[in-house]
Amino acid sequence: MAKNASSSKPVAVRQRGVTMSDVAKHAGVSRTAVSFVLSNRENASISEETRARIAEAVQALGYRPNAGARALASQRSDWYGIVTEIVTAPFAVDIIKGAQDQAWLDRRFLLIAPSDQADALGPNQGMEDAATEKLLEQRVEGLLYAATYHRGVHVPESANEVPTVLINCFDADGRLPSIVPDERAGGRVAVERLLQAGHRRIGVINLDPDIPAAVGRVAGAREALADAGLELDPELVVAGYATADGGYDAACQILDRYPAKERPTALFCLNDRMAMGAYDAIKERGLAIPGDIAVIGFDNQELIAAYLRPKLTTVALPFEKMGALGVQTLAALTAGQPITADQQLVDCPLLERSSV
Amino acid sequence: MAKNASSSKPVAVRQRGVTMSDVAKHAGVSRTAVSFVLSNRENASISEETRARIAEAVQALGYRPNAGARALASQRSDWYGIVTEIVTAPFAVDIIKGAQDQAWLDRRFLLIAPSDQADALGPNQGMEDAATEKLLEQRVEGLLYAATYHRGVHVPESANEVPTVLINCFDADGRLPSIVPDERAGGRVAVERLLQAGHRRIGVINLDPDIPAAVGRVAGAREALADAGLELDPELVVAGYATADGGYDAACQILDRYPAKERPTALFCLNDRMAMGAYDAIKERGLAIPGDIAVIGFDNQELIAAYLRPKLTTVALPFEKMGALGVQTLAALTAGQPITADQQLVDCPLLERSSV
DNA sequence: GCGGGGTAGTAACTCGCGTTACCTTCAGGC
DNA sequence: GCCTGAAGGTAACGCGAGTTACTACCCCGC
Repeated sequence: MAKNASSSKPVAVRQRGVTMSDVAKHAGVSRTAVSFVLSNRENASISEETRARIAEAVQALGYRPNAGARALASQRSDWYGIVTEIVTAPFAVDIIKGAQDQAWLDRRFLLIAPSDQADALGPNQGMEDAATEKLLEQRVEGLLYAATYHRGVHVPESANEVPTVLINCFDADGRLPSIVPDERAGGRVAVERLLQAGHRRIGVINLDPDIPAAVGRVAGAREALADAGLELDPELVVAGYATADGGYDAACQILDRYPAKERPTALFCLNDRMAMGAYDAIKERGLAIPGDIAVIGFDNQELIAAYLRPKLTTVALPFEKMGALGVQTLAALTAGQPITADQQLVDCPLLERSSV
Repeated sequence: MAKNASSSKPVAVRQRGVTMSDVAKHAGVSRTAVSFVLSNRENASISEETRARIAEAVQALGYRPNAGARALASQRSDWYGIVTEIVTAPFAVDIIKGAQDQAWLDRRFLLIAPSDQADALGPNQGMEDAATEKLLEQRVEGLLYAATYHRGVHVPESANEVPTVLINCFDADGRLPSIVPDERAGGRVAVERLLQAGHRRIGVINLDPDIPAAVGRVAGAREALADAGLELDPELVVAGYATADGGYDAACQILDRYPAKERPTALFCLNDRMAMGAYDAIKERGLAIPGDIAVIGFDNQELIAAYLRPKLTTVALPFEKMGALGVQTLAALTAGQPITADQQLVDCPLLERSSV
């Protein structure tokens, strides 16, 4: 509207809008020359002197390229999109951080589109579809889908139009490359640590046994025990809600079931929140951590693990690395490289603190 | 490159790229007509029948507008940018959530640019400047700066080119509108709650006394006491590191300094992490919460406050609302409305749980 | 039968930039 | 004296839309 103000005041010409043409005029060359210099085309023949003049003009005028126009003309956008419920439920926010950092390194922009967790990545995906659509309107060159917790998801149809990578979740139909934590190895490393500390009788505070995290972690625990010639006593595996209260209840059950001599000397809690509750149960009974009962967690939720007293030894979910890997994988895909693996497992490192 | 494949295979015409012209052709009208219909111009005269034909063509072809082209032509982008260290240090991630949600409601896109906390919003702002510059290249119509904790900041020069709003921080030079929590009212409400529960002798576990959060919250506490005819006993105010350990140490000092009779019956912890440590100190001494000692926190870090046992009564930092308000303020500014207030204070509501 | 005024729609220009094709100048070789 | 080739550029088109100015048609009243 109102290019030359027929309205009232003769406002300053136009605050924004130093274009390449302006730079060209200032430098006394053609716009094409400016374009060549700015996009650093080696094969174009522009004398050093002209280059310098142009650079000086850019400086003088405070020229700033218009990313949209550039994308339009060059038919590429330098943007990836990520649609995620993490913004809503920030448990796994480090995925975004990892992805952002990697994108930034690659000189790319990450458009973050939120999705409600309510219907997120599930069968009825109102917001999902809208978000995906919006991102495609921005002409993103690739899509990431990230979930707060490891699970199977359904991705909107339109995601098929550009390369797509799943982070911390996997495609129920198995079509899309995905990046997930190596839960099994994580469970193994946790129990190995307890075994190494001399514990033979180990209680497990389990999540909902059906979710991928639980399946993997328990399987890993079983493997570690088997390697030591031990078996996982089903009686010592107690499931509970994935909260501090759930952990408290489960820990009480395990601790109170046996006389002191037969009581497990260590608890493997499948997440840190439950470990937080287990701490309470243990302390209430006058037992010391790790003296009487060692505790090991999972997830490495800093706010809990680093602040519990004693600090909680736990297995970290490699969120940040997963985010970065997601962007890298996407970069490979958009560059036309074939997918190396359908599902990439990322290591869950053990973080030693003071509870074992 | 390679528009019509001189390379090898005659690939499908072009996966992406149904344009308005295609739609127009399919509907048997001019591109202009399509544009008019899609942008819903009421004054344009297009018959209902033609409108329907166009809508049908859009459907049939799966047309998706090109946001970049639209922005270029219309000279407006529908984008706001937010540069923030929150991605790096996700303490205040709800600011992003609030801003995202509000932006989404307003049909706008929020470009999130990360900034290292190391030099974030401080005097030497490498990443800051780069992020701001990148956002301006995208032609964002407004900028938000968000900090993880309430403090004064310096904003890059170039931010002056578009409307700018600060969230959870304020401009050291006082030029930019900002949105910050009402720390003072928060401190007041916390102590009022303790007074109402009958406590007269209240210990305060303080942060670094110089930061805005501490100044405000303590001032508010003092006010509440004054209203009740009491004074804040300087001996009962102990500062510590803003961690669980810091809270533990401070709580020990306060609790051990007096014989049981003179001991404070309530602790106001200026953040939840310190409250977490205070819990330990109290429990260690065989005291009950809230029976012997009531505890009230600040910040409402869900992961702590909702999972401590007993659950922590605390004052919430209204991050989400601040984010939303930031976007709203920006919307007002970009719409040309004058700024109503330099600094908007947002209420910190009391969250009753079980520790008082 | 002619002007006026609405209705329905289109041609053409623009936004800022990438890119291809072409043009000029000058030096060197035969 | 003519041709060739490189250096140093420029004109012009296209990307996908928004927007303005203008045309063509029809109905109505006088």
